[in-house]
Amino acid sequence: MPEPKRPKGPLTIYDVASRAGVSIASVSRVLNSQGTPRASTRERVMRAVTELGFVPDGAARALSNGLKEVVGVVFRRGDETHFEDEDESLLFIDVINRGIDVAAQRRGFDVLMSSVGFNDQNATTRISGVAGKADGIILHDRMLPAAGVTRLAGMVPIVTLAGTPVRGAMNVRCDNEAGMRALVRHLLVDHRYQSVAYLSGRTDSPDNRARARAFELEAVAHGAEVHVGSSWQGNYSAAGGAKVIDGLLDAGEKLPRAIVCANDQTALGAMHALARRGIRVPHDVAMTGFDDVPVARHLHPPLTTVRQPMQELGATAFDVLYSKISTGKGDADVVLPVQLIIRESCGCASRAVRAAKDGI
Amino acid sequence: MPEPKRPKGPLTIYDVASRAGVSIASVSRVLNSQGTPRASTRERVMRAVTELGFVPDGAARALSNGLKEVVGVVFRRGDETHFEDEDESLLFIDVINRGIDVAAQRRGFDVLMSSVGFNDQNATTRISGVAGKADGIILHDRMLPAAGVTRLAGMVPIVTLAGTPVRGAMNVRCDNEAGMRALVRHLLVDHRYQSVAYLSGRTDSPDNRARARAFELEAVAHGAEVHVGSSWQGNYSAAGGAKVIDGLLDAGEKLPRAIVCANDQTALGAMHALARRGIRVPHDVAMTGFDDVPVARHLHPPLTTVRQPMQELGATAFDVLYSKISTGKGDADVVLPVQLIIRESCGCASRAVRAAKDGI
DNA sequence: CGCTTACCGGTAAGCGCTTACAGGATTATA
DNA sequence: TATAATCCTGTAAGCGCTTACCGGTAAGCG
Repeated sequence: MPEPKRPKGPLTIYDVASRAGVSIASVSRVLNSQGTPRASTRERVMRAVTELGFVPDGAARALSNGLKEVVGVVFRRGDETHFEDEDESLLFIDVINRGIDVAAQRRGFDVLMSSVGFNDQNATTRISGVAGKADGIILHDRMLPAAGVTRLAGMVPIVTLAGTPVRGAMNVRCDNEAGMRALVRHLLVDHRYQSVAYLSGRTDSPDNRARARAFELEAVAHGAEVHVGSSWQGNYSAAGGAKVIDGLLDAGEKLPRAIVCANDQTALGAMHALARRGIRVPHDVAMTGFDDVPVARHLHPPLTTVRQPMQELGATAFDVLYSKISTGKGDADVVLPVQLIIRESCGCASRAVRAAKDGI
Repeated sequence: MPEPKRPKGPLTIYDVASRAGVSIASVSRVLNSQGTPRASTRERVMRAVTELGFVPDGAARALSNGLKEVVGVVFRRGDETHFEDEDESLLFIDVINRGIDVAAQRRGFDVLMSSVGFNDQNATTRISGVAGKADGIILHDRMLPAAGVTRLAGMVPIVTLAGTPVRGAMNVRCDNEAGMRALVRHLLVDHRYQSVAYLSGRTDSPDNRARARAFELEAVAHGAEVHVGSSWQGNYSAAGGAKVIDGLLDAGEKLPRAIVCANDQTALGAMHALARRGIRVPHDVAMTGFDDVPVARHLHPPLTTVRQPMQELGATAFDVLYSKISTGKGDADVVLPVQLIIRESCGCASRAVRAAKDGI
């Protein structure tokens, strides 16, 4: 069959030009809608382009006009150590990334993703690699120590997510404090629970630190008995949450009336552990999460949590970065509001539950 | 504070060269470990690089040596119409993408993601854009009609996922037939159910067509009463699955003993709909999925399904593409094996359930 | 100690595309 | 019909990096 002959590697703008009988400049102009090419010229170029199936080379384009139209996104991924439930811990990140992607599309940008293993030593190398291929990068939480971020920020516009603002880089995060305060108030005031614990996330996470601090402040302010400390130290993962519960129970500890988890994943694991021991949520122990990942509403019971506008978080990160890339200026620290989502794991009865009770 | 002066835009290799007192060629050689630079030269370059915080420009590099070290991945995303459960339908794609990402890292490639709206008219434009920025692209199912794929394949190496092989492009998919046969056999032979239905996915999906065909063949071969057809037409989404069940029940139809869903999402939605009507799974109706997305095991009851090696699917897609990019040759169609995962929604009792029974 | 053989490192030529600049063609004006 | 004003279009100069090629220096040998 008549394969269109392709003599030397991929086509270039020269091939199109000679096929259309015009100069490369004209081809470029038609392709980019610059200037006012004559109708006939325009048409000949377009025809040549479609006949040849020409796709302009992004690298050359980028090199020439100094814009790659690519944002890099770097995040952590679980390594070989792969707990069953861990799959889902990616959800949080994935949703944010989706937000970035959507916002990027609006500007004609594409998203270059790069995950870094948890114990990957040369995270810096990988990040630099991405930085070189993008106009700017978005770093998820805990990707790089502050100094590293600042250094890199000298070369490429950087937006960090959900951490503490770092000199040189811009930052986008959620209002952890307000969310945690609302959550604790609901537990202590609305439900009148007397004792609460904070099942912590990784200690090196600014998000976790902010939540822990807000938790303690608010709980103490309401005069509750608060449980915190090393025996309540999780790591944001379901496995971590389960381990804490198992450890406490094995040690014969009495659980508090309510457990506030650092994130939904942790709550998921903790609830599994509780279920294995026959402890009922929320009847025996109330449980709450943070993030409102999509599965949260499918847990049993549905998880009361604080919703972070994750997609918006990503979109905002891109927008901030874009403004920096195109105008040179960008907000140094933007804080997005969160929302308390009351389901059943805190002890509130859902419509469905009430209906069942009424019915029988 | 002494900000390192950055006179004109970002640094280039020239800045590094002059700072180190060597030529740009030497800088390049050191950075790429080419040739055998003298130790002193190497060291001076390295020092200049770190002092300046230099990150080489990916576009220039790509243009120069004809390799971008980027694979494009294009997939569909739900549009504005955003059903609650739909969040999770992304899981399947996300896991595959993770596989691509991991495989890509091994070769020093990064992944350029681009999602396309379901009713996006200029999908072709978007895909071309990605193609121009990558060395090759991976297309998820149902991204482009066959002709479009073939045409694009003339310009860029392409791997399609989970569809039917297309001329010019390479393809990677799972063994739908074998999985469906095993599933149906389990339902009809092991459980001795007499009637089964296939709750279909989108009709334009080759995967769905393959599953539907295998389902019918096998079910008929075992003499079961099979329910298929327009009233069983879903669309791969949870909402779609729920709508089919609701429609059937509203019409007063009697459900078959077992329902085989086109994918896990559909099963999730169908199970919700059933639960709302007080119909018990698997006691009244057995239910199965396909894919084994991570949530499948957390459903109530845990979902019996067919596991596609999703991560491996992605990794294989990359490997095939990589081989095409680097050697010019690649397998035209690779088929990966699937695995029947028996949980409880089919009527099998789990260990936990059995234990509970024994205990009480 | 002079000449060959190695080795390094610098110079310069692109990679494919955009765009300032200038020249040729076209149309308007007298 | 000559001349000026307008448009288009082509030429060529980079964008930042890699690398072939070649000259210079140091080391090896008789």
